[in-house]
Amino acid sequence: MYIEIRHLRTIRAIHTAGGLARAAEMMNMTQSALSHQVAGLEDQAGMELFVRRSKPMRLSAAGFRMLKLADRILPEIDALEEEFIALRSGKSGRLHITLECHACYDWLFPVLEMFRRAWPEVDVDIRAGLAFDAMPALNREEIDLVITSDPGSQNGVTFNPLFDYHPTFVASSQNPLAAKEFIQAEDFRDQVVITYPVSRDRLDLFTEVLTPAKVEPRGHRTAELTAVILMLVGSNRGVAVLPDWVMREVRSSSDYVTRPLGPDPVLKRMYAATREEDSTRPYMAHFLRLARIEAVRLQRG
Amino acid sequence: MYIEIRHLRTIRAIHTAGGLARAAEMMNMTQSALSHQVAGLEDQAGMELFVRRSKPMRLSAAGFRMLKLADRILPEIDALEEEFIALRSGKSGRLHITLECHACYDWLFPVLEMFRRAWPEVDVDIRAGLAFDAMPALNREEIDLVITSDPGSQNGVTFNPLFDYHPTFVASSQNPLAAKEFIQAEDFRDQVVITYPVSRDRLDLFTEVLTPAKVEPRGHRTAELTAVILMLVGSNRGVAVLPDWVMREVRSSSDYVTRPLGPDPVLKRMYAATREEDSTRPYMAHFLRLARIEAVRLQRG
DNA sequence: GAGGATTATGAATTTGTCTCACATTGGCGA
DNA sequence: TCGCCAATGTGAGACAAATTCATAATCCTC
Repeated sequence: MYIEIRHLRTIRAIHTAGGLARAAEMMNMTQSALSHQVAGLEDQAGMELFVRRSKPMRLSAAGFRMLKLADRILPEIDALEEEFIALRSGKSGRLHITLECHACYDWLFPVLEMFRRAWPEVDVDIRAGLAFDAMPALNREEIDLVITSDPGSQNGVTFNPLFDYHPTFVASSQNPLAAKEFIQAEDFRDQVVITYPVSRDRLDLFTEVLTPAKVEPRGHRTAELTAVILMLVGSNRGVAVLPDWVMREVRSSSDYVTRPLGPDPVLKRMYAATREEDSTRPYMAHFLRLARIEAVRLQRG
Repeated sequence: MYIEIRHLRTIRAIHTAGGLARAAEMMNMTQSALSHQVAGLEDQAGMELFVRRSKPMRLSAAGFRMLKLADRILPEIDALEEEFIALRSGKSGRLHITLECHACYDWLFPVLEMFRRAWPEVDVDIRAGLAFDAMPALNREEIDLVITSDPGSQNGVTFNPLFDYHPTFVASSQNPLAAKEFIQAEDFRDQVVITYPVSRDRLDLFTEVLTPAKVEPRGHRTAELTAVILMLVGSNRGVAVLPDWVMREVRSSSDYVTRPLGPDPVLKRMYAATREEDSTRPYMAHFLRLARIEAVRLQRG
């Protein structure tokens, strides 16, 4: 038996119009077409959906049951169709984000908060856990935006610059290295470094400093949260390298010292990677604008 | 744009099968047919529902939204189809009842309770408020069973006898009429009668006694519930005529007297009216059997 | 019981969906 | 990077289904 949406619409129309002829007019069809359709439907259902003893035909018990289904389902169908229209006109859409930059959560949340207010119909989400293979996932449309500092030249992907930052050394003011003007790879040999729990090729400390110089630190421990890393650094359990803007609160504290990675400080750039065809969408453009504004605000402290 | 059930099934199949070719096999169609179908659907939706950048094609954001709809709707459709199968096989159905006999509620409830246990899939209901025009409503399949004592010879309607009863006079033992052997129309001239709040032509007291004899009682008040009528009678605020079996508890009380309407007591018969085609349905037959059994039990007291 | 309104029916037509055959594309290993 | 395999797309024709037109049958009302 094959119930179709068309059938549900027919059932509902005949009920509300109070008769087949009126319903036919309402649906822009001939009365004959509806008659055939009802006949076919009853044939499939194997029972009468309408009572014909009285003249404008009325729903039978079974027909009523089907009407109830129609009343539940048709609004949902219509809602989806409207959603698609909104999608086409660019009001609606999806923005699932993955971060390759662990420190960026703090910065992202206020951006998302502003964004949600402006684009309530866009389905916003942060997808954790697949940061390792973010670019293929972006291509496969599993996610829609990747925050990354590595602008590999994927085709079909646009890398929108967000802000520049210096990976910056931070240590307790008790640490001997506090005496130095800038910090170099060799300086880490006697230090315990504290990083986010991700692979070394996604940590500025390693990619920019230690790995090129082939230096291995004395120890290495990890922490999930920026606040925890800073706490450990503050109690001199280790040193860390973080984006400069993360240290905005710490810089004014006498417990910490921050130093450039020298002698020539590296400047890195953070990007939002999107699919090319998405970068023109209004809500996507708006998100990028918001992101840059918030970045500037954070840089200033 | 015309979403169809078929489309929802397709979306779901492609998602679970993880590809168009596999889905086609699952749905017993050629891969080509599905390709055409998806193309048509995307054409109507005005956007891509699948991502083709990677090879086994995957749902896009919009496609995912549609999948969610499918997961909500398809089970409901399937449930209805199973319901129809149950309906055809006679396990399921509708039993909406109207009572023309106000006193019968007390008797009906235990019957319905037993019935519901035996036929859980039958949609049982008591429809009050349209008792006035019950027979046309029965014909129009708005209701399925009418409890009535008036077997008009409607064509297409079966009147199944349930039980016989005597409309019986009941009064306070303080009432002067308590001295009489039986009660006649003239006896009501000095009495206040208490009845259910329905028109006179549906009250045994009037149809069988007062109206034929053209006697008007001294007063007439009404009460909804049998228990209230008996209470009023007990405190000698009036007299009533009720089916004998209603008085089973009252008869043994010294506060009340019950008397036949004489000299030749009327015997009336209660019927369950059903549509002819329904009377063969197994659940309907079972209901009637239960009803008769319960009636006998009540008669015995 | 005549007339208008409502539904049903049959044949022809239109529309839509499927299959078949083959082209195209992307993924992957040599 | 070439070439193969697997997956998807395309076009034409076959087939099925839905619709329309014309008209018949039915019910309802006055």
